[in-house]
Amino acid sequence: MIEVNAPATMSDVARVAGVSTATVSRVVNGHYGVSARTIAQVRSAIEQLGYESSLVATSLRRSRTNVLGLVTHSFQSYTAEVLKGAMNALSRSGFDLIIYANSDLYGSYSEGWEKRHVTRLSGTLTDGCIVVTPWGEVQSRTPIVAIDPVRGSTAPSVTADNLAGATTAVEHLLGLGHRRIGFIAGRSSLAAAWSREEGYRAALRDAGLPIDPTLIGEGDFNPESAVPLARALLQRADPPTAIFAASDGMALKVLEVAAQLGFSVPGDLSVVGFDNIPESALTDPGLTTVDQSMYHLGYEAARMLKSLVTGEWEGPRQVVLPTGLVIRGSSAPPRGTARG
Amino acid sequence: MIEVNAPATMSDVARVAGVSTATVSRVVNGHYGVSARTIAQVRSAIEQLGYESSLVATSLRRSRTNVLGLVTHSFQSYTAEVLKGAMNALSRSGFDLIIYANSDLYGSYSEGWEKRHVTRLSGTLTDGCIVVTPWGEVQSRTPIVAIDPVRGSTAPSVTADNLAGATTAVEHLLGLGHRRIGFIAGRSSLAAAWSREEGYRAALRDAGLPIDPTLIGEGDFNPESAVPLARALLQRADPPTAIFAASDGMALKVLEVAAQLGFSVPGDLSVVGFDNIPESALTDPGLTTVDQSMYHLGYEAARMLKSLVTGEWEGPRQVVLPTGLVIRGSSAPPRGTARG
DNA sequence: CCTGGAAACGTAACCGATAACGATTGCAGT
DNA sequence: ACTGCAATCGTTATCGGTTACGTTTCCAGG
Repeated sequence: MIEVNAPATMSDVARVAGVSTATVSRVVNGHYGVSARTIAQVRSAIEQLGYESSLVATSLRRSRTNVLGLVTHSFQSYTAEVLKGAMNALSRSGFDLIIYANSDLYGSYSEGWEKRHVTRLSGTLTDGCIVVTPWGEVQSRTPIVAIDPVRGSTAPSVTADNLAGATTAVEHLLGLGHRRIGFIAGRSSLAAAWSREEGYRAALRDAGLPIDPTLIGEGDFNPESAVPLARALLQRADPPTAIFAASDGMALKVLEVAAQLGFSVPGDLSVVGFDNIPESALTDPGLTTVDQSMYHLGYEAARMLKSLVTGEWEGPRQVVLPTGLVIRGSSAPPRGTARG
Repeated sequence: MIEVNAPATMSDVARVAGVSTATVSRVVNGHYGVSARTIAQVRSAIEQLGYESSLVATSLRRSRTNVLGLVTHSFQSYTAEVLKGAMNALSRSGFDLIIYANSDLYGSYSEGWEKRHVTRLSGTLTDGCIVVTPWGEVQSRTPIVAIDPVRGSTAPSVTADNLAGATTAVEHLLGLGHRRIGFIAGRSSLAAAWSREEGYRAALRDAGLPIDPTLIGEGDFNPESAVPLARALLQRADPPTAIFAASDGMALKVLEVAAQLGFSVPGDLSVVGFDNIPESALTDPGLTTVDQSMYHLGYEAARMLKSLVTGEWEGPRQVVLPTGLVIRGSSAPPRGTARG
């Protein structure tokens, strides 16, 4: 009587086929040294029992598992884009992808969460990991590629050209005639946030304008963090005529706050974001923003990690992808500006 | 000399602490029978080596792993919502979540992909799995919860009240005065798609209207599949005055096609979708749609799976969540209708 | 018929952790 | 000092595979 309740193991197959587990393994993995007749028997037994090799057992024994890991601390809409890109980069490459998320620290901050997750996986399950927007430096025996790494990291990473993107965005506002431009920053430990703030400062500096620290709010990429900051900026006696937010999520919150406070966009206030998430194209007015394709970041990260694992990576270990300015309705010349 | 390149194993810790691996295991898992002094030694060794237990080895040996799996064949924007819901349901529950995606069959159809994935995981790695929009019936030794299951399945599942939602949507259009209402269906093997079509038919039937099969297009939930169908419906000599699409993704494509063909919405054509994805709130005009919170589907599925695993599930094994009609700008009375 | 060697297959160690079980230690009671 | 029982800790089998290595089979060549 065949046990239907428990999943078939390799020794089940071996027993049914009348061979040893070693032979079954050889058949499954296509190794040399098995007669055609035996192969047929084993395949038949596999078919009959519906056998599938256990990912865990295989991973434990093998050095290479052909599984890549992706670790993220939360699922935002951009996370789905990263996943799509990574999946497509891995399509038909022989590598599978595992996304691991520890629910015990979901959403909340926890020192070194990436390291803990990566270590748990990399010992055996995965050949390497992609870490999305880490909070700290991560090390591992197996290769790691960071998307939006921490500042100063020399580890392999993929990131957008945040400096150039932010500079272009602020230059766009300056070109429209804005002179008082607020900035809402991202998590300062991330290189991306730092570069975007640098771009903001650089554009003002190059235009010969002073940098007013009171116009800079310390956000953390969490959309909600922008709400009090935007409110503070707009309720000043001398509110800025434009606000540049370090992420679209925060910029969308700026739009909400502006509407609540009776500011019309772009009449009273221009708003520019960074990321170009899908929602930004669909607001009214549309959000002017810097396009960084999370899809491509995920794609490149996966491509790079795969090559690092197989040891055939040739390119630079720190990839910077170009950005583009997407001009929509949320940015316009400040009120009272004479057209040239 | 300490080996820094390889990850520390339990026997490394045991060696440094001068105890056996069994004792280390007892310390790690908080079992009874270890002296305070030994615990301190072991903890110190763990700290020193940066040891993290291997998920794989633990999974292989233990019967319970406290890891739940989620299997999906592609990552759409709604997938991120499901993941968010599942993560929050598992928050601080002691269960972790692993999403497994096989790159070899990503995006493309493959008979029994869910079964293959689930079997690979459920033997050892996971205590149970959530399967998102399966293409076929899935069985496993460990519990499985399907989100939007196949038709006729009696396995545990979570789904929205698709029948009532679709009926309400079409009644809304009928109430506005529409009489020729096109429908773009979803993948017919899914219970969700079938129920939505049933709702469409039921609403027409109850209104005493005939059902015109030529007004029904066979889509498959893939947004692109709606493009030729919408084009066909709108290029007829007698196009419908309204189109109800079985998903927002397809409905948004209908909006695009309508714009291309010079139809104004809602002037020439009303469009209603199903799902209420974020993008639907932000189009111009906004998409009238049936709200089914993928977040809640993910949340309930995870909650149910967790309880099934721990054996404390009390409720029904087939959960149906209510839907709500969200009326936005894309639906209005047909042109030439006299207001009451 | 005998030998050699390659092909085919089995045996067993092993990956890292867990847990049943056995062995040792320490201390109270006599 | 000796016994007895906990408390503590080590030994070992085991999870499901993989693979180095050893053994058997089989056929060609002498």
